[in-house]
Amino acid sequence: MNKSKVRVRFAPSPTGYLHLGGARTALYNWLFARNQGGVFILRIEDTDRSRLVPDSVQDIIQSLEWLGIPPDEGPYFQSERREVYAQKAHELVERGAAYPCFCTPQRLERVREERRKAGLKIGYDRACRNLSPDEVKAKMQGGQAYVIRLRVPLSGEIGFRDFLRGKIAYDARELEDIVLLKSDGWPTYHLANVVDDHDQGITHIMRADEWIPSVPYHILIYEAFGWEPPVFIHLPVILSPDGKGKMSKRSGAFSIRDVRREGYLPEAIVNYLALLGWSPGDDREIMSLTEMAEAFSLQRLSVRGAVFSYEKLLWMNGEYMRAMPDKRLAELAMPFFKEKGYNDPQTILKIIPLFKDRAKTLRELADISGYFFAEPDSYDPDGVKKHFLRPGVPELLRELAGRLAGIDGWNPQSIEHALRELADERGIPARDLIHPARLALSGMTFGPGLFEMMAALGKAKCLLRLRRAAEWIEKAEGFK
RNA sequence: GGCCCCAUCGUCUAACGGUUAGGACACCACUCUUUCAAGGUGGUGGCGGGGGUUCAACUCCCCCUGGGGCUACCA
Repeated sequence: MNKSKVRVRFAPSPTGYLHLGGARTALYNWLFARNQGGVFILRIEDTDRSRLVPDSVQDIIQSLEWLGIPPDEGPYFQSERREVYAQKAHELVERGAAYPCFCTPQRLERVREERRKAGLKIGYDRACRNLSPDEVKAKMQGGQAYVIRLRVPLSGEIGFRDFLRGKIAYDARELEDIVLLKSDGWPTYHLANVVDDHDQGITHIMRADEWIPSVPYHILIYEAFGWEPPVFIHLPVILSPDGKGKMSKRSGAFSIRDVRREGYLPEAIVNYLALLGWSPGDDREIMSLTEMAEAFSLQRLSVRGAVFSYEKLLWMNGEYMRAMPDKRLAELAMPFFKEKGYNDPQTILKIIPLFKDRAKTLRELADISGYFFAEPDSYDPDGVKKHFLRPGVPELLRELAGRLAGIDGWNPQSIEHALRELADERGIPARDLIHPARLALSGMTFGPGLFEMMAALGKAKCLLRLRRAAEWIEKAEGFK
């Protein structure tokens, strides 16, 4: 038996930006291709012209690129193969596996409604299924619009094997004569998808399990053409963190571009997504794409719907940030600093070591380090109460500034020495000096170690801010 | 409603007839410490229910319940 090379595809429709769910599907296909030495194909299923979102194709391609899982082949566009599908649809008619239907949308809607009320399973009454060749010819010559429908057997069982779930079978009486070719000449998903999977030599279809109910139709199409169906692998859907249910556009930042803007790293996203429905079989969690590709196997895919958790993604993102070299982290964080108006690569690089353990996203990194680029515009109110509004604090801060002004060298050690010396002389714990100083310098009650922070901030700014805070306190309400 | 899929800590998962049911996130302690993180140590917490099969069920089968998906000339 000659084993054909694995060819898998990710086949989104360009109706929106790439979602985390879609990204995971793409990722699994990519991992499987890498693992098998196969080919990962991108196919854009753009047959519904009414739902196209202009820049979504671009977004999908860029997002895959950014995640590090670009296609080996494609993108192929279904819109460029319109005639192929039309021709295939008519071939099915000739083979007796499909038929033209002249019913108007209005009629279909009416019939569907009636039949639903009557408790019938199938919405279409198959009115055109048995038109005589003469009737068909007459209607066509009369220029009547028509669709082409699949001629589904009226009884029997249509089953297939899902790689993860085993046999799935449908009673033909539950199935409808679905539309293959629309009256505007464009194919529906069912036709185009099957034709392309065949023409592009797809060996494994790995996609979300919401497609399971459409597989029996596809089986019928494969059979009608005499084609061998590929292996079906239906992935569980990703559930939204809040109300459960399929993850949707609303209810948070769910597109790749959104999480990118939030300051997540592609390595973390891809790693987290991979673990949402797959496990390597051991206790490893932090894994690179290469490691995951090596460990990937279809057998270890899960069939349970997984709830997406931002908490764990956040943790993982923090892991990747901490493990990243400062220089690279600085580069990646640059846009987030720029966005806040801080365009100072030198300073950014300098403060990365102070903050990388404290931020879980690039955005957070920029958010909590603003006082390195601008004077603190306010002091934390709780901090003020706790550390500022106490007798002697202004004087203490001024004295500290004075001492620091005179020290030799400006480094964490020399700063610490001066501060502790002052505390000793006054007979107070160092923290009674440290906390007010931190608040004076950063406006915050938390942050990096004070001495490292001061060293990075620079002498001039430190002295200025200490004195400024002393003044501020004296004028503050509640200070006596 | 009909059809289909799924069911282990709150969440993601390991287990593939015999384990004190393991790991991770989150949470709680303790530790480190100038704060906040990060780190270290420890802990709380789970097999949805009922029937079978078997010497033995988290593991296999059935039913119930619960969750999810599909039900368009959308994908």
